Amino acid sequence: MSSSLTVVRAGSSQQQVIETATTGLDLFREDRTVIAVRVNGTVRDLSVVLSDGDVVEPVAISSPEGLTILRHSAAHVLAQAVQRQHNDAKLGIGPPITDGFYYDFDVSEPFTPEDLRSLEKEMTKIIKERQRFVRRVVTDDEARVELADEPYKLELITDKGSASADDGSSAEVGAGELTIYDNLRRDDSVAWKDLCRGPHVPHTGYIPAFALTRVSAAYWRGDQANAQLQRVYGTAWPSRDQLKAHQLRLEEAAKRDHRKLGAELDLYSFPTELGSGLALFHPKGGVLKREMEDYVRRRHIEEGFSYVGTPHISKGGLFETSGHLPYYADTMFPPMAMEGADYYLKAMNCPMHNLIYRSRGRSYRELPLRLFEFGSVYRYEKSGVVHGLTRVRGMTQDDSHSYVTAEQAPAEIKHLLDFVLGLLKDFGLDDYFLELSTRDPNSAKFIGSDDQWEIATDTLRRVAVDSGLELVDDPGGAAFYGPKVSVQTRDAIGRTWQMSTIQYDFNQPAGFGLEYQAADGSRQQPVMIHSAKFGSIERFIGVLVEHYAGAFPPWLAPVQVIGIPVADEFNDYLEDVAAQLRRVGVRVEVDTSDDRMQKKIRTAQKSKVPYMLIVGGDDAAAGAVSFRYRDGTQNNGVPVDRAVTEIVEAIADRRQV
RNA sequence: GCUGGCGUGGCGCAAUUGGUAGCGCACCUGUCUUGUAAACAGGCGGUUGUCGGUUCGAGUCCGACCGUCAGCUCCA
Repeated sequence: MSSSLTVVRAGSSQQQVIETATTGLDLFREDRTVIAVRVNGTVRDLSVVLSDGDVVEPVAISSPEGLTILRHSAAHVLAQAVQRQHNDAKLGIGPPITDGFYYDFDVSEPFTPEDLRSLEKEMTKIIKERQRFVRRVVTDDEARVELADEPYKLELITDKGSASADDGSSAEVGAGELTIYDNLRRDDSVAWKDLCRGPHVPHTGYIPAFALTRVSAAYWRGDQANAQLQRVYGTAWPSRDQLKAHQLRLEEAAKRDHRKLGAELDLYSFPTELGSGLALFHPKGGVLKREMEDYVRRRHIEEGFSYVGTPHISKGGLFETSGHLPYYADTMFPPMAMEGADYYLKAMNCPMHNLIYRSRGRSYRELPLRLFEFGSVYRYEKSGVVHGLTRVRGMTQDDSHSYVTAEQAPAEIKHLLDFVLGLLKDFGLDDYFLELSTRDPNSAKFIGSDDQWEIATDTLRRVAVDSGLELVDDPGGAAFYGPKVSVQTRDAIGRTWQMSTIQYDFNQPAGFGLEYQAADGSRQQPVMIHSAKFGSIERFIGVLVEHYAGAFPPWLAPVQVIGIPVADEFNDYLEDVAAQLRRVGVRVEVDTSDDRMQKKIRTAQKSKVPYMLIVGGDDAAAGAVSFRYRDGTQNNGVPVDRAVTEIVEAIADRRQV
C-alpha cells in the first residue's frame, strides 16, 4: 500500500503533497471526476489539510454527495454574480436542493427573466476565472467584522447552534466552529467570500453545466412574519449532457401534468364561473370517479365498514364540540346565518360520524364500530395554493372512522394500513412513501396529555415501521387531536401530495362524550381511528392521470374499446360486436363518423383508448376483428368470441396493457 | 395570503412604434370512404377575463377585481 497522497489545489501552480499512511488513491484527477474527499468519514473539500493517520476516500462528482457539493458551489457562484451586478444585494442563504440549488437575496428590485440571463453570463465568467474555494476557520467576532455588511449572515452567526436544520441555514453554519470560504483568483487575491460550512469543489471551473431556472419570493428563514427575499433557483450538473437530459425530463413530466391532460382527454374542467378550486367532472372523468367509488365502497364493506350518509352543512355548535372551529374557522367557508343559527359547510366528516355513534348506547360487543361514507367537504384554501385537482376547495373524501377500545387500536391500525396498501397496489401506484406526522410539544395547537400523545404516536410508528416501507418523520404535522400516518405520492414534476391517512384520535371521543359499556359494566371511552383511503377522490384522480400519463389500464379507461370500420359498410358488423361487449359490461364505442379509417385511428390513439377493434372485408368474412393495441402493436383476424374474452379478462385482472 | 409572470373564438397560437382581430385543430354542411397516426371543398364561431381610466383611436398604456402559472407560507 502506498503511503503518500497528493492533493493538488486545482487552478493553482502549487502542489501540496501530503504524507499519510492511507489508501494512496489518486485524489485529484485531470478529468475532474473527483471533487472532494471523505476524511475519517466526513466529507471535506480538497482544501482541507490532512494529518498523519487520516483515512481518506475520494468523493466522485457524480455521487450524491458530489452533486450536492457541485450545486452548493454553484449557489456561491450565483451569489457572487448577483453581488457583481447588484451592489445593494444582501445575502440570505444558498443551499443545494434536489437537482439544483437556490440562493436568497435582499434586493431593492425583484429579478426579471432578463436578469437571470444576464446573471448566467456573469456566472460563466466566474467559472472561467477558475476561482479556488478555500476554507478558513474564524471566530464569531472575526466573522462579524468580515461580514458587517451582511445583516442576514450576522443573524446566522448570532443564532448559531440554535439554528434548526430545516430552514436551510445549516448549509451556512454548522455546529461548532465557523468557517468562511474565500474565492481566490489565480494571484491569490480574494474575489468573494461567504460564510459557509462547505464543502466545495476545488475551483469554479468544476461547474461545467448549470442553468438558472426561476425566481420567486421566499420569506427569510421560512417565516411569514419576516421579510420576503428574492430566491433565484438553478440547476447544476457534471456535464452538458446531463443538464440537457434533466431539462428533457422536466419537459416530459410537464406533458403528464393532470391539468393539461384533463382538458385534452375531456375528463374535467375548472370554469371560472364556478370559482377557484372547484372541479367539474365531465362524462369521461365521471367514469374514473365512479370506478374508484365503486371499488372503495365494495372494499370498505368487505372490510367490515357500514356505509352511512351525512349532510353537507351543519350548525356551528357541532364543530365547536369537535374542537375544529376555534382552530380552523378561517379555512372554513364563512357561516350562513339562518333563523338564529350559524350554518357551516362542513370541512370534515368526523363530527357527524360521532353523532351516529352517539345516537344510542353502545356496547363493547359492537366494537370495532366502523363507519364509512363519501363525504363532500369544503375548505377555503388560500388563493395561492389551489392547484388543479390536487389542491381544491371542494372535495370528496372516502372517509372512515373506526371506534375501538384502546386495546383494539393497534390491530385496527394495521388492518387499515394493509387495506390502504392493497388499494394502492390495485391502482398501480408505486411511487410513494409513508410519513409519520407528530405534534410539536412546544405548540399550543395540539390538545391532550403527553401520555396520550406518546401512546398514540408509538402505536402508529410501530405499525408503520412493521410495514417495511420508507418512513419519513414530519414533526409538528399532526392534527390537533392526534398523530397520523399518511401515504405521500409524487406528481409528474416531483411535488409530493398526501393521499391516504390514518389518524389516531383520543380527543374527539372525549369532546363528544362518546362511551361504550364494557364487559364489567363500566362506562369507557373509545378511541377513534380516522382513515381515508384515496384521501380525496379528486386528488387521487389527479395523481392517477399523471401516473398513467392518461393511458389508464383498461379497467379504469373511460372508453375501453373503440370500433373502427375500414369503410362504413362495416359499421353494422362492428355495432354487433360492440353490443356483445356491452352486454358483458365493457365500455365500447364505434366510430361511425365520416372520417377515414386512418384518421379514426389517430383520434383513438390520441384519446389513449386501450383497444381498437378494426374491421374490414377480411374480418367480416371470417367473423373476426383485428386488434390494434394502444402501443401500436396489432393482432389481426381474431375471432369475435376470443376477442371478447381477451378484453373481459384484462379488465377483470386490472391489467395494464 | 405574499412576490413575480400570464389571461386573444372549445384547444393551440398570430396581430408592425396604440390605428377598428388572423391561422391551425375541433365543430357544421357537402362530395368522399377497403386495412393500422390527419381525404377535399365550403361554412359557423371571438370585440381580445371583468369593470373603470388615458387617448381622436387600445388586444396593445394605467388601475382595481377575477382567474391562472411558479415559488414562499399554509394544508384538520
